[in-house]
Formats: sequence, C-alpha cells, structure tokens
Amino acid sequence: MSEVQLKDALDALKSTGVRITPQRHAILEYMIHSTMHPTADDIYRALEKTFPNMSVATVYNNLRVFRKAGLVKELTYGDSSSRFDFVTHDHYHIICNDCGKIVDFHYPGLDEVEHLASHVTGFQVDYHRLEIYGTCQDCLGKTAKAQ
Amino acid sequence: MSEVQLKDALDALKSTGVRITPQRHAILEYMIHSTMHPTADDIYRALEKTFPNMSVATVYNNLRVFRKAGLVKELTYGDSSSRFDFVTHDHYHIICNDCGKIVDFHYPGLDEVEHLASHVTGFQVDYHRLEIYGTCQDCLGKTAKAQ
DNA sequence: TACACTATTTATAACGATTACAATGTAAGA
DNA sequence: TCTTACATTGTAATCGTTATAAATAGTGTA
Repeated sequence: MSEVQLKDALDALKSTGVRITPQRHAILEYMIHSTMHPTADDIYRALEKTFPNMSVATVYNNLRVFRKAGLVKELTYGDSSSRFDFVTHDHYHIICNDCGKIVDFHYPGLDEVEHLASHVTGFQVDYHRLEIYGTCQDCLGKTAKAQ
Repeated sequence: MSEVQLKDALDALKSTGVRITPQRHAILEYMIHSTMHPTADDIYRALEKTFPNMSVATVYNNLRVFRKAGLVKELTYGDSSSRFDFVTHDHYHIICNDCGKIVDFHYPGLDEVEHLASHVTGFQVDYHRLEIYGTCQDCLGKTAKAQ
C-alpha cells in the first residue's frame, strides 16, 4: 500500500526531471511511513543513522523540491518549526493543544465557504486551509487523573 | 466607533490589573485603526516616530499581554513573521498569494465540521481556524495587463 | 512626602529555524 | 572518457523572536 505510494511519488519526481538520490528516496520513504507529521529536524535525526554525513540543508532542499512537485505539504502552526505532511488525499487536521498531536480526519470540501468568500471579496479562490484545535483523549484522561 | 473599541480594550486590560502605559495605549490604538494585519515590525516602525526609543521587545511583550487578555489574535502563516489581528467579532481571512493582502469576511460558524471531527477523533474541540487563499482583484488586474 | 515594592521598558545578547553560498561529489549524455 | 548540469555537504549568515539584566516609572503605605 505505502509501497505503491512511494513508487508513484518516485515516478512523479522522475517524470519532472528530478534525480532520485538515496537521500531523497529515504526522506520520501520516511514521510510516507510516518504517521505523525514530522519537522525537518525529525527527519534529519531519523535518517542520520543511515546517512551519517547528510546535511540538514539537504533535508530542507529536498522538502522544497517535494513541495514544488506537490508531493508534500508544509504545515505552519504557531510553534517555531514547520511540519511536513505527505499528500495522499485531501484531509483536514485536528491538533491537541496539550501535547501537539495531529490527527487526520475527512470532511467533504467546503465549497460553499469558498464561493461566499470569493463573491464577497472579489478574490479568485485557489484553496483553503482548515484546522481544528482541542484536547485529545489521552490528555483529557491525564488531567482527569491529576485531579 | 473605534474610540469605543479602544476604551473597551483599555477597560478590559485595567480590570485584569494591567497598567496602561503610553506604549500600550499607542500599540492598541494603532492595531484598532489599522485595516491591514500588521506584523510586530510594522507596529514598531509605525510608532518609532512617536516613541523614538521604544524597544522591539516592548512590542512583542505587549502583543503577548494583549493576546493573553484575548484582545489580539496571532496569525501564523507560512511566511517568516506573525501577523496580529485585533479581535472584534468572529471572522475569517482570505489571503492573496501574490501581494499578501488579507481581507476579512464573515461566515456562520462551522459547527458541523467541529462536531464531526470531535466524533471521529474523540477530541474535545475548542475552536478552529480557517483561511482561504487566492488572488485579489488588484493582482488579477495586474497580471491581465502584463500579458 | 518619603519609602519600598512591583511592573514596565529598554538595550542587547542569545536562540533556533531556515537559507545562502562555495566547494566537492555524482550522475547522464555526447 | 570528457563535459556539463544537478546534488550534497559544511558552514556562515539571516531573521524573527525571546531572555536577561539594568534602568525607570508607577502604586500603596506610613
């Protein structure tokens, strides 16, 4: 399943004339298999055993390449560092304000909001971004115990 | 109208035991009268004529004070620096990918999305964030001319 | 008014994420 | 093989933001 995703991603890259280096292969593979939404540093640290002298710059460079190819989305939240999300199908994120966990969920596209916004502001709409914030069950349980 | 907003904000601050310094007054006033969504640096540069030796730290400190008091929202987008938005009533933002302009628009709350997300993930939902991206009319006009 | 206490501002140094740059390495095509 | 273009590496630089310590100003009390 994720093997197919990896193969598709590599094919997509190759078809746009991007070389598949071992580092790129490893970064993509890591992103696809990772259920969380890693930061550049997460990726760097996860791969430094396999690539002892890979540079952080390489991670950033390639994340940019993947982003331009549409394979990866950059998530910018309040905290300092960006998180990166392998693009599978459209989904939204719900984020725990206690522990920072990010969980995916699906919802039919919010076309109506886009239409209204476009109508009211005169903008040509390209896309939107939606996130929900709250507290996950683990953290709810923890605070309940602590009392 | 905005005078009332300013007075309300100052009262709200005073009631929580925060001192109203000239700098705080000026920052709040600037934010209320500004139609755009300024960065900390925008505020700093706008006020350095009136307060020639105000520090950038003062701007950041007070934005944090205002944020904790619920007077101001911090908007974190992909670009480097945060933007700050004086909280009037609930509204969403539509953002131009060309020039970065941010325009407000209203839309009835997306309760349904929150409910579904809560149901599917088990989170206790607090709030959500939605932004729409596209191109504003000015920039649409410019590219049309350029062709 | 004088004093002590606390909040606030200021100036500057430090931090951390990200990017720029130059040098080196590596792959593909003639 | 030679050439050329692309990738990686290591490091320095950048930039937004925060921490810190000293100076300043406000508040309450005697």
